[in-house]
Amino acid sequence: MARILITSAIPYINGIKHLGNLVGSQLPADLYARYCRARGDEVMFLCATDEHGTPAELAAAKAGKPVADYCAEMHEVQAELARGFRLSFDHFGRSSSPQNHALTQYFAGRLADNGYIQEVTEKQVFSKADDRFLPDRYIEGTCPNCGYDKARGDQCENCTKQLDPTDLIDPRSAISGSTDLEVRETKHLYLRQSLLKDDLAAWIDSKTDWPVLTTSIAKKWLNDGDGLQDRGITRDLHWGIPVKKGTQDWPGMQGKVFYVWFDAPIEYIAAAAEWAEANGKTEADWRRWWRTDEGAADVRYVQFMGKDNVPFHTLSFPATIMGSRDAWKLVDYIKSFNYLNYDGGQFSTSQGRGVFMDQALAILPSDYWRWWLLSHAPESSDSEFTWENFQASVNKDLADVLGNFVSRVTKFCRSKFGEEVPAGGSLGTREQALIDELTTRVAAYQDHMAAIEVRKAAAELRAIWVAGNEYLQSAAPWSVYKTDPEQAAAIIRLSLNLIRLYAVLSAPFIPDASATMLTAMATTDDAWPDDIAQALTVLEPGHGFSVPEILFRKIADEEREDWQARFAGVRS
RNA sequence: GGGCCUGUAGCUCAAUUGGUUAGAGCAGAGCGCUCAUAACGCUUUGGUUGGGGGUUCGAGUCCCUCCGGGCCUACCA
Repeated sequence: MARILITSAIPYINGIKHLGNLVGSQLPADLYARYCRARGDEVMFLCATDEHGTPAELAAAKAGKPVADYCAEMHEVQAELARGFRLSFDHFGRSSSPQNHALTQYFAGRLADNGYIQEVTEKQVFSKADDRFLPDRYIEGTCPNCGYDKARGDQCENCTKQLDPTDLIDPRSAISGSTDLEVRETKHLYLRQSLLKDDLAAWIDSKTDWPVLTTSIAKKWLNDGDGLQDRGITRDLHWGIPVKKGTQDWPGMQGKVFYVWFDAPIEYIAAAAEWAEANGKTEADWRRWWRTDEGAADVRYVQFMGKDNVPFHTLSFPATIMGSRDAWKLVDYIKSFNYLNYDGGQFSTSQGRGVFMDQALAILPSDYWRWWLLSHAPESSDSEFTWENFQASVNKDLADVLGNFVSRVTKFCRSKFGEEVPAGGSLGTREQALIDELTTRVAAYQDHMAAIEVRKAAAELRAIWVAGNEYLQSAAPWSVYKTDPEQAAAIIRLSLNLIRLYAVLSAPFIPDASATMLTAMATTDDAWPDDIAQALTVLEPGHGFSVPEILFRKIADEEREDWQARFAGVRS
């Protein structure tokens, strides 16, 4: 039995995520986790909320709440939405947890002991009115290059020129608008990841099976310009993990916290510790997932993320682990995704453009979204959500191909044989051909799932559903019944078993519908079909079943138009 | 500016890494079926693989160039 550690990029705390965020990390991670579990692997699937940083403080201030309270509330909101989408985390943690505090401080101490931390005194812009140092992009002013008056301190969005905050004419705080700014000296810790450049390069070069998207981004950062740059891992903020060297105070760093991108990946580890605490497990129970010297040597670790997260997962976090010189588990495979766009443009959190997780669930059950999003996952390039495409896919794939198959089989049986699996008849060459085709297709499906080729897996699963309709059409039990009821019984017995098979195979994509199908078939046998012929005999003659409610309803044109209009504009 | 990705049927995507006649789904057309959510099945129309040039016995795939789309460029996360 393989042991698979799976993490999804942890969503930021400052609001509800949109479908683009969902399909880029959490949803495919869940698909893979469910598949691995179904195949009998031992799975640890972890996620969390990413709670530190300036945007969290500002969002809390805007909501008029203490930042700790705000994060606690938003964590619960996101956890509830995750449950709504049936994301099967073993634990959904918080980067602000005590476990992450301790681990982050521990890593910093180890890195310092091993010579990978450098103290750097630098100058940063301080806003007296806001009582905080301002990140570059939180400073606005007039661009010295093109005169655009809303240029940010890191880059002018109008002329795309890269800027330094001190370049701006008439700089002001983007938070308060205050012009009472001054440059102050402040000391920060830098992670000397440049010292690990060769180790990182060799490690990445060894990952020949990774998606191009992942390795090309990593190599770009490794080799661009002067090569991998050292990175500041502390900030002058109130909300965050206090800078400490292990459990010791760090002289000169009082009042500072670690940079969110330093502590966020460490939360992957801390989430396992949180899982242990929440489930009455021991320290050793979680460390056997993360320490190769404490039982994790046989663990395969797979990460899921959008492409914007790749540099941190291929360079900074591995540098943190390598620099600790501890036996922490490095990632084995990084599955990265492009962006999902919305109807001709981008999803926009600030403009409320597109569909957000809470709105999606208010419109339709999660399976509808899971199916569309996963079968259109932006693997090879950015992809686009349109309501027309969503409507067509849901109606055709889910309602017509799968849902109607369940409906026609169960209703035909009920009317001719009653609500139990009929006896009699025997399997012939047509049935054997179906079994052969399914055997081939299920093998292909498994290959795609193992390779985390999400769209290909979805296409193969759909073809497996179609095979049932093809079989039924050619076997035509409604005709056979007139002359040979026993043979019609054999056809329907096989078809009822197909429903159970489909429930098992489809569960990673559409868990609720799969559960409904199993319930209708009155079985709890959801064993993965290693032998298709055998799997199609599980429901034996005399076994009772029920006709389920419509599995998937169709989306009407009027609804689609209504939603189209509702989500084009500003989120109310 | 630099780098990376991308462009294949009306739409969404494949094509075993250079190898027969470029394939699926949806949409369109025709036929069949009547168990079923007006569902299902079969057949079928549709391509100068963005344009041009080159390498090769052979190019969707490799090289050059032009055009279009996207992403990243290190203090948002």
